[in-house]
Amino acid sequence: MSSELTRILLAEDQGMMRGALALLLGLEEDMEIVAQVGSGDDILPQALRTRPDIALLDIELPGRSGLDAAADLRVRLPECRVLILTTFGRPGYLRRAMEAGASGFLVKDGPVEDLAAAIRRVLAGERVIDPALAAAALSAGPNPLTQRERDVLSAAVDGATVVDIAAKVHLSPATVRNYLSAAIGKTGTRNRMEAVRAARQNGWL
Amino acid sequence: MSSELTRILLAEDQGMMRGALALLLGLEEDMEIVAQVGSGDDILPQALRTRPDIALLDIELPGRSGLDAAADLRVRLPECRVLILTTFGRPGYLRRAMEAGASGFLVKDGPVEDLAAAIRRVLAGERVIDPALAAAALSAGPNPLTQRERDVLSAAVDGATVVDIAAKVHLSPATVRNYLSAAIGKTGTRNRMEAVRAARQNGWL
DNA sequence: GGACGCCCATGACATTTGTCTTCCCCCGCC
DNA sequence: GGCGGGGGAAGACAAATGTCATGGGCGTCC
Repeated sequence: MSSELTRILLAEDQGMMRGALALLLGLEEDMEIVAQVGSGDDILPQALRTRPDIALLDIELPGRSGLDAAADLRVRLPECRVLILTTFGRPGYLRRAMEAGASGFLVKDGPVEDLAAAIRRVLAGERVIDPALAAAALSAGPNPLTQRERDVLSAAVDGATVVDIAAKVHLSPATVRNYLSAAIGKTGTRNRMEAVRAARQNGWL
Repeated sequence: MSSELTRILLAEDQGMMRGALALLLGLEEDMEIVAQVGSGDDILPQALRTRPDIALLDIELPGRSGLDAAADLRVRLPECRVLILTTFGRPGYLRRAMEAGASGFLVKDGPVEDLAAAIRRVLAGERVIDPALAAAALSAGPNPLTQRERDVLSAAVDGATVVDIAAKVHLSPATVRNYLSAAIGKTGTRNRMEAVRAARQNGWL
């Protein structure tokens, strides 16, 4: 009877990965994929429609990010557990995931068997987090960048010049340079490219 | 009897993806995974040991790239077909894959069903290439960057300064700036960050 | 042999970037 | 009212970056 199957929502942008995971989990006796989405914007609507027990969310999605969607679910569908499934084990991601109320955080590097196991553990009320990653997240400390610094740094990816950034963020070029300088200082780097890289690495963007 | 099963080598660095695809293909009646590797350096040795009919290769792998490995296989195991399976449908990648003797080029965006279908078509002697991608590769033209320009640009990723690059490539700082300038000119961009991005985008690195 | 293209290197120059100091305005707080 | 603090802006300055012209060496192709 269907009430015994755990209902799963799967959000993942890469079609092949999504399909493969869906097929895989479909093979498990006690699981059922009730929704597959490839965009972050579809997560909440589909979740509200299909009422899954657990949502498997990638972080980097077109549209709304998986972390934002996790926060949405926390509010609008609190009985639905969230398991973040991501390529990048970035400390800041893990931190934000926990703050958004996720019950687990899994990187795609591990073996597939981990996935079903993690789902079962989350359903049982456990929190699933890679210990090494948790340590890294704690030792890295919280995000040192202010909102504006993040804005400016985000706008600085892929080579925008100071005036470009200024236009994008509606600030004076002089101010932009000040924020960039601050971000460079806080990340302990030597220029904006390194700063962007460091911030990305830590999941601070 | 085992001689009727197509023998497959699977090279993919992301553990979960690799495992999922392996399980999936294992479900097909006529296919058999004879080797799974997560590093580009393992491809050739494993292929020589297990003699697959077809190798499924990701491009961006630790160690030797999938494209390099494809070239290796062409020489050392010519009866083994190569199907490139990649996240990024970059024109330059496709071009290089064809030059390396690949029989097919598949992006991971599509549905999983495409994979088994592509394998069968390749085995049947067809070439499998996404038509839109082929058009893009042709319209983009060949890689305009010289070897040195590529070297310098590659060394310039993630914010290395001119002296850093010079040290890495064993060139004079002044020369490095010349090459960077040339690369910026050829890519039609305004600075090295944009040049790196553009070159990456096109698969010219 | 000459033309061409790539490689490597310099020097000069204009522009952009990164740093620091100072200033104004607004808000919250004692 | 006085006092700080943060956001935004500006100016001045040094350092890094991007451009250009020039020159030499080397290999290939006509």
